Amino acid sequence: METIEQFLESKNIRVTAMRLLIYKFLAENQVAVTLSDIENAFEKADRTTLYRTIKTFEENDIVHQIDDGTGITKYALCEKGCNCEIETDLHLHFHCNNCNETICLTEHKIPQIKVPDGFVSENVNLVVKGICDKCSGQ
Amino acid sequence: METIEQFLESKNIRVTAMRLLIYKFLAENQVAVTLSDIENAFEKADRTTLYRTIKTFEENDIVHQIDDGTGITKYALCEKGCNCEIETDLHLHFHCNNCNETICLTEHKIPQIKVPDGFVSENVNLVVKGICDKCSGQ
DNA sequence: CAATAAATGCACTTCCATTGCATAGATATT
DNA sequence: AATATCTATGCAATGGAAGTGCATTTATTG
Repeated sequence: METIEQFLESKNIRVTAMRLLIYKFLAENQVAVTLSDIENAFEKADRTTLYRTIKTFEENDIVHQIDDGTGITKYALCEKGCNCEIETDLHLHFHCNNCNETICLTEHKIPQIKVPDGFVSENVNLVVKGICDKCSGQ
Repeated sequence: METIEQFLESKNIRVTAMRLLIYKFLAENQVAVTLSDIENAFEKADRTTLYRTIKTFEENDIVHQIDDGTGITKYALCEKGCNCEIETDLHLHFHCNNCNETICLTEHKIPQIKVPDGFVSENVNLVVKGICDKCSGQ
């Protein structure tokens, strides 16, 4: 079992205390978080550092962006089954209109999207909005 | 054949010169436009007016928002087959990574998206990115 | 024509994303 | 181990887009 340090290094990301903390924060959160969420969790750290850390994670394919239509970019750790680096990857995300959380449904299979002749599909972003399992169960 | 004036009135939108111009601009553009696009087209008009006009159009269901993942809200006239007011409506939009245009593929049918147990789907936003027919034909 | 209501324009605010530059910290080189 | 070099971090500032309050103009109604 590899440590977080080893994992980051395997992705060509230098290990720093800050990066370890942010990685752990992302790992603890099943939901996609905004930069502000991270900012609130690490009040001592500068916003720019958090921003650039996320960018670094993104460039090295351990984090992906989620655009759930709220207008605020969210981020989540890539999990197995989430092959962001593959262009044809289909991101399925669910945004709960009740609790406002956005979660990745990576394990959920989606039918192939066909586009009209002449169009070349490189990337598909699918956001379903509604009520999540936690909120609907109440 | 009803005029634009009659159409707007049928949607409970008061007819003004500005609104007619903006409506015509949207009708001329097959692609989804940003507020800045409209702003550039009507430099004499105030941005707030354009903003509120679009909001009015939106509230009266003749324009719908498109979130194509560029982070900037885009707008397009609803066409027949685009039933925005129906919650289960599926918006399919195509964003060209080459010419940066976003178009509505309203006539294009999409398979039903199923969500896991416990989740309630109210709205689906699907954005396909790639190369559009115009750009791929070159 | 006067009274009322809606639309427009101006100024301002807020929020998020992003960048430049200086400094602190880590890594490599001698 | 000391120094040079490169990266990460922090601070300050900018820019873009969305949104709001208020005054003024324009349209509608009695």
